[in-house]
Amino acid sequence: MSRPDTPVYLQLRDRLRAWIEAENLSSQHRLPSERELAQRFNTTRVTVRQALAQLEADGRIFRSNRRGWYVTPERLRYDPSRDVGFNQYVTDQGYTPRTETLSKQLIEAPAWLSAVSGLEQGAPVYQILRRRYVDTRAVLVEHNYINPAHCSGLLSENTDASIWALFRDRFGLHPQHRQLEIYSLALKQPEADALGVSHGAAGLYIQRLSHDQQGTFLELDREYWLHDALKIVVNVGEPMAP
Amino acid sequence: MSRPDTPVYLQLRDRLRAWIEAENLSSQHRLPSERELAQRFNTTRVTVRQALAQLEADGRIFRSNRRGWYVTPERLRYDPSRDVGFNQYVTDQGYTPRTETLSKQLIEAPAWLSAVSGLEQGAPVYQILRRRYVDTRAVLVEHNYINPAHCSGLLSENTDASIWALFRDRFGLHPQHRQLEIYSLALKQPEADALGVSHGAAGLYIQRLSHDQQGTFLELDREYWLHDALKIVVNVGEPMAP
DNA sequence: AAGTGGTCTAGACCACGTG
DNA sequence: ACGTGGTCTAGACCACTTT
Repeated sequence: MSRPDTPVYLQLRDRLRAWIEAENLSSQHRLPSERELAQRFNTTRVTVRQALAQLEADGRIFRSNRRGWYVTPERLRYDPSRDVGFNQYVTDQGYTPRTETLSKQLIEAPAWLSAVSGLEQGAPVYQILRRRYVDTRAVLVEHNYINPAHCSGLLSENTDASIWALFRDRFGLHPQHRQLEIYSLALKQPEADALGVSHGAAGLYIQRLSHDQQGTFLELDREYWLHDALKIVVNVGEPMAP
Repeated sequence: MSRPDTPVYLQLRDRLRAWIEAENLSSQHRLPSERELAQRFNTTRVTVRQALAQLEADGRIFRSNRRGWYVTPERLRYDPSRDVGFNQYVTDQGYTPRTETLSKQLIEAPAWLSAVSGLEQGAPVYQILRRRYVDTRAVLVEHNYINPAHCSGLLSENTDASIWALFRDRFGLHPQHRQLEIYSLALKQPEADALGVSHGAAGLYIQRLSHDQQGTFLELDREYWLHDALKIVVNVGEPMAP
């Protein structure tokens, strides 16, 4: 089927992929150790790790630091343009969400935030840092920067649930305009550590900038996701006629 | 500054990154060869390649098959929700676009297309396969599936420019609803080969499903991008008040 | 023909997670 | 204490690109 000169690591990748698809079912299943795979396929760990890196890049397996390689769960479908919270997405798709608020404080708007938000530099801004889980796997860290003008006292609320729900129900705020930025990157020190992956692991960055109907800055949200944890689904334009 | 036990490949990554940022500006600049870097930093090619892979994952350098490593150009900003063609995006941002139509034909809708589009299985569909460049670098391959009901004769037109412009100007078609799907993946055989990268290179997948105001399927677009070539920017909701 | 990245071997020691 | 992945060495040959 495949040419005889196919590199060993690609053959191994394909055999592992087939094995995962055939044998296996449940996510979070652990693969044999690298040494065992090397022995079983009569090659070295370097080559085994090339094959594993391919499957990792494709989002089929992920590594848990010095514990082993595991089969990746299904991607979470996620629409960053909608006013629906993370917890509800996860629950609707049959998983168990969890959110940890890592820190929340009032800061002075740094220059970069001023540039994108229109706030004056040094103006007070709520900063909230959260880590979110699907089942037991940490899949994203999130930095929220919020204009306190319209939601004074927000930091006293419970921020482990949806901030948008707080906006809506507690403060009567309704973002009218949003700009999304999405691109892939390598996760750096703080985010990688918070997600329990190594520096340079593949990630997906989502930034959401929200204003109200008067054009006043409401919130900037910067999310760092594991690259294999989500599939973005966005609906734009008029809804279809019934 | 950094702890003395920082791995060699991370030190090397940081030194290379600093060197790229300081010394160098122009994209497409070639790095020293792996062997030369190994010698200069008194280490081995394996370690050098770990450092290079980190910079590649971060989108700062890319490899050209057996020619060397090069500094990545700036990301193209791209809004897949707007009726603006690729060529115009590229031109507006100061680059030179190029599009090659690799194939175009009339096919029968396969089962998977029927499932997402609502077309009957086996119904006639135009299929267009294109490769697109920013300057001299191939950055994406694109599969278009188009409902011929409203644009008969499309395959006789020049498809190296914008298909949406053809929809609008030649056929009077205006997509009213679109669903976008975006996620990262590893590029597989046909797409990787078409882009001149190796199997398993990191990519970004964008799918765009368009209907007209009656809910009739117009077009399905599946784009496979090099992961470092673009930054998605989407505006949703009401535009800001002036 | 020379140089490059692509692939691969056969080891080694270390840091960390788990029993 | 043991097994795991994380890091690293010092080579080798090959396929391909460029000169």
